[in-house]
Amino acid sequence: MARSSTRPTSRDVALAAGVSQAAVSLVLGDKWRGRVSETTAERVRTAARDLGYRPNLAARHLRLGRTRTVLLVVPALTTEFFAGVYTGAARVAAEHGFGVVLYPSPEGIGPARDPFASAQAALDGVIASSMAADALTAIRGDQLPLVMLDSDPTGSLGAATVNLDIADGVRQVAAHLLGLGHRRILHLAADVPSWTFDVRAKALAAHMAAVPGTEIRTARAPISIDGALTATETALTAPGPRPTAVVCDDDKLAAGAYKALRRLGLRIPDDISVTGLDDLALATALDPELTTVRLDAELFGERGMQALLAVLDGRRPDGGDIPVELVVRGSTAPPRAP
Amino acid sequence: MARSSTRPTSRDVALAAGVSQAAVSLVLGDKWRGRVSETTAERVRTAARDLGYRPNLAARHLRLGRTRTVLLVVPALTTEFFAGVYTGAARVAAEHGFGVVLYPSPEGIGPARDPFASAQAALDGVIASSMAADALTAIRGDQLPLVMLDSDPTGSLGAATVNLDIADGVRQVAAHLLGLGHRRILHLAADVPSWTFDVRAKALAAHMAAVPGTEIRTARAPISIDGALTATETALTAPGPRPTAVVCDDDKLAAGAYKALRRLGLRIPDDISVTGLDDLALATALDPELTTVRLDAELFGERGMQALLAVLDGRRPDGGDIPVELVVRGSTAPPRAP
DNA sequence: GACCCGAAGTGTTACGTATAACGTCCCTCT
DNA sequence: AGAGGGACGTTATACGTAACACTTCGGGTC
Repeated sequence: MARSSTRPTSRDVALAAGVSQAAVSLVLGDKWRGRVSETTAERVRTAARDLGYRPNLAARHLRLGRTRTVLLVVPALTTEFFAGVYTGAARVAAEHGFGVVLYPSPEGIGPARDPFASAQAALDGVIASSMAADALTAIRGDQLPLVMLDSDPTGSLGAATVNLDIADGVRQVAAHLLGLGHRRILHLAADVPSWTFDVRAKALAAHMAAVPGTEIRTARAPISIDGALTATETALTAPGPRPTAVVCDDDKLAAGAYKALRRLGLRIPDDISVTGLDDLALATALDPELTTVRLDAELFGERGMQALLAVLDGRRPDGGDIPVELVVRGSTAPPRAP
Repeated sequence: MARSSTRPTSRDVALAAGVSQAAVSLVLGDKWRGRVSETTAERVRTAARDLGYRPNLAARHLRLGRTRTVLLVVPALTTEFFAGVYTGAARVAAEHGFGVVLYPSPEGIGPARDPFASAQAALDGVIASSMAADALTAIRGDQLPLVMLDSDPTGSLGAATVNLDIADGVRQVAAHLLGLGHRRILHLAADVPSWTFDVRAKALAAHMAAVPGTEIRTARAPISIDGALTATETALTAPGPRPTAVVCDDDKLAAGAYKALRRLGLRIPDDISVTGLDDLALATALDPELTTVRLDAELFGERGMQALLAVLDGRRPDGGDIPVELVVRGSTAPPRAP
């Protein structure tokens, strides 16, 4: 009988089953066809079960050099978007026998340049979502296979990228508003240096410019309800003709815009239209419900993991942005006649 | 020169510095005072830096049997509450040289009974937040040190528990509403079997019962905006005198209640008061802003990690629930005269 | 001069696993 | 009858690290 004070090892199982440790490894590693008899294999399996044997992962990792674990780095967990990304990634990973460790990139915790000091797991690869470029260099320094989500495909240090077609989403928003008759737009932009927000600004400018007589005013705010509130209030109390619609970089900013508009006595959508981007639960909690762009976070995570698995396999990941969809709700309407 | 195709090991560093591997281990493990001269130590350090040496964690874990990594199991990442718990836990962990791996307990991914198959890291301990009891048995089977957050202190299989004083929060809500004059309450309860929600119901019942002439009606809803919407709508269109306030088990349910009340043509707080619990960003995005109970998620995570560190140290974790605070906003007011 | 002691290291081992290389039998083919 | 080859295993080894036990050497003590 093995000591109960410590976890049983494959050798304990071997002892119990009356075979060698190697046989245990073969049977439990499912590599025994033609090497061990069915009856012996069964004896090993029952012994393992009886002892409650669970392989020591550290030993396995040391031996194999691979961990079948990947790291998902996300900027924050303050919206359910990244929860969806994780869910999708973890599902695909599980289908391939991989595990996913989640690493919310800290703002105050430890050195952000070294995710691995904090998530001490040994890793086979990394998926980084919406990360700034300087964080990447540390990751690249480790030569780990890397997939970037929501990042500049041309500036990702050669790493594979997977993106949502956010530019198209913004185009759909612009087309929707232009179609309703809006010409003066306030762009409530996230005050965060990131490719994903640059894309929004560029796409909005490009599609508005196609129609003569349009005008974009830009307000910048940190991604928080209060930040968006003050930025919107300032922008709308500035002199000049008032915009008839507010295009927000994401739903959270839109929630702040709602508050600012209420405070200014403007009614949505009668006096002014508002759009968001993400389609969080928040979007339907607002009154009126928010017209926004739905992002399929789970699919995003799945595609990201598939890309990483491809890289680990030495294959080229398939390209192609993930389509997004405009969801029209109650926060947009034609502008009032001036 | 070591091969550049593979990561340098401590032996490579030893070779480069002209010392033994044991000396490298001593120096880099900071256990060399009185065993290695300062000049030699410095030579080892520069060699390690030049080669870009990073210790192999799998080997270290195998040797030491500990990983300085703990697992934080949370039910979901769909609210920022658990992001705060993680942040607090990770901060305390980092101060003690520990890392935290986050494991969102899946609903569809892999076997929920075996978190470790998915988060394949080897672990020193586990913090489980708001988990159902059956998930615990699997964890306990591994004999890992365990701390439970937000769980029944008397039924946690002997594990240490850390709790927010939610009962007191509910008491504050009840006192607030009773003080305003409310007597008929609708309790919008989460339709999830969990200690944390049982506590709410019991505390509410207990404190309402202290005042004669009070009445609690209960509606159960899954924790989603839509679920809360339909549950609230049904409850309020039932026969009998209408409640004058809705006490919600959390802010998300409150958001659903808002929608139901709007749909029924009831105005908040003039026709009916609403309270939440959590104080998410959502609470201030609602119109009117939600009266709710503020939970200090980060402190919760900190205390949880401190408790786990205590257990790992063989000490007894300090007890004491974390106080919570009622935040009165615009969603509560005295009931209208009948 | 014999003795001890601390400084400064080195040699060796073990952690638990996966697998390459190596033995037996025993059955079958020629 | 001898060779060949599957079926069924076992033995031995390496992964990279930390730590125990040991060696060497110069100087101080009585």
